[in-house]
Amino acid sequence: MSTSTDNYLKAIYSLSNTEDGFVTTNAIAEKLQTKPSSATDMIKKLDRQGWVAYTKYQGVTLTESGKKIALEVIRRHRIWEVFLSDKLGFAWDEVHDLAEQLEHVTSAEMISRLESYLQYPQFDPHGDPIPDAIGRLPKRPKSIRLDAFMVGDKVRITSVDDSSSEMLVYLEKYNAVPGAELTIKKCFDFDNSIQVKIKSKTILLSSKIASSIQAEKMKT
Amino acid sequence: MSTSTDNYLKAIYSLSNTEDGFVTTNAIAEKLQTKPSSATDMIKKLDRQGWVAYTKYQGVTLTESGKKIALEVIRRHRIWEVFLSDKLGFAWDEVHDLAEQLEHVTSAEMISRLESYLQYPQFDPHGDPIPDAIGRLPKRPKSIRLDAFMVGDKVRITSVDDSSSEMLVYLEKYNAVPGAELTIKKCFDFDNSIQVKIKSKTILLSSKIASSIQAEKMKT
DNA sequence: TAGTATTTTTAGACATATCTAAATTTATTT
DNA sequence: AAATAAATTTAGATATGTCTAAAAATACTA
Repeated sequence: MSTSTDNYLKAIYSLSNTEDGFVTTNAIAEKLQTKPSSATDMIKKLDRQGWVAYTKYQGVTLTESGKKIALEVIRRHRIWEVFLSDKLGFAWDEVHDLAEQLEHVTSAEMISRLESYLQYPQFDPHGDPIPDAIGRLPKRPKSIRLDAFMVGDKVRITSVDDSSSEMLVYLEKYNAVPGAELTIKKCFDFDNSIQVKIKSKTILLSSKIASSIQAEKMKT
Repeated sequence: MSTSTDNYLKAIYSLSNTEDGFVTTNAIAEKLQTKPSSATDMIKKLDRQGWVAYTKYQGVTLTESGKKIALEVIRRHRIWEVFLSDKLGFAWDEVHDLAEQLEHVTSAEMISRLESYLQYPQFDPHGDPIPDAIGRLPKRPKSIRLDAFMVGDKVRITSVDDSSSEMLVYLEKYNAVPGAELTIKKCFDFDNSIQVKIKSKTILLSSKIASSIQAEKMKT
């Protein structure tokens, strides 16, 4: 189990929400900032080791054991994120990169103790669910992308995509964090941007941002 | 800067207390549980990169920059040890191996915050000094090996060698931890073992153990 | 000091993970 | 359906860090 293996399985897991369940070589390569040829090499290795099922020119799916490993890596990553945020006071745009390194320290015992020390957090600072020791994800209010709501809807943010720390800084400035409540004011069809009201301030969210935020509809 | 580089520089630093200051290839290989030929290869690379000065068949010494790196690794290692012990409740024989992995996460900012969170500890759980952010080691009472004292001396343990967790378990059982006070009762010349009184219990320490404990003489 | 033993280095090989460039397969057009 | 475009794979190379076996240098000893 190498760092590289960890990263590939985690990437494949997070890209698995496709129609057929297959994840393409290019998607993996892009996610991991590497070349498609490198991804192919690695995928073949993961296949031989039983972590993924690979069909040439079609893509990969995680096996049960591969999924288990991916969830362990994600668990470690998110628990470390909570630690860095809650205990060391890092801003939420800073925790991802550090957790990216800490997640490769593989001691189930240490992670369990850390989880207990943090009082069993269920979600990381971006609102992503933390798998428990046997890979179960906590239930979360049914959420959809912010750009899928209708004008007039009152919603509560459940999570935001953590892949761009620049965007996180921007979002925090407007208090667009998990738990925040907002109202959809307008939808602009020409560029899919939306106008929302949050804490009495009205701001414009680009299509890219709106699709990076997940929220639940509030009972009115 | 790889994990391997970290480990070699750390090993060389800890082996540098020789007469001439040179550390031999074999010593490094043994410390890192690898083969002398591997150590030679790596040493040549470290030399090319400017971390050590290498003379064939003689050994290596750390350069100033190499020493700086080594102290950074040691700093990270020991601060993590304190965290694992103080905050996560790991026993002192368990922290070394975990810190061995955590020490390779290289973020000066994170370590500084962790240090602050732990309230600036000066020594790790085994009594070893923690370098500050610019590599300065805290002053420590003048300590010598336990087997160098005389019968009748009252001494206080300052540190114990942390390389064998089995020994640490044994020592903890008899409260032979940093800070503990004891009296040298007898010295057996035939095997260099010593008898000491600690917390009203008299125990026998083998030569190996006695030489793994550092202590300071107490004013009587 | 010559001979033996030990330490250290070299030569050549291997595994991991990556890359570039070229070949192949699949998808899309016209 | 043929031609073109895009995605994917292969072939061959590179860098890192390790190993075994053999050669070279140093240290010990008789």
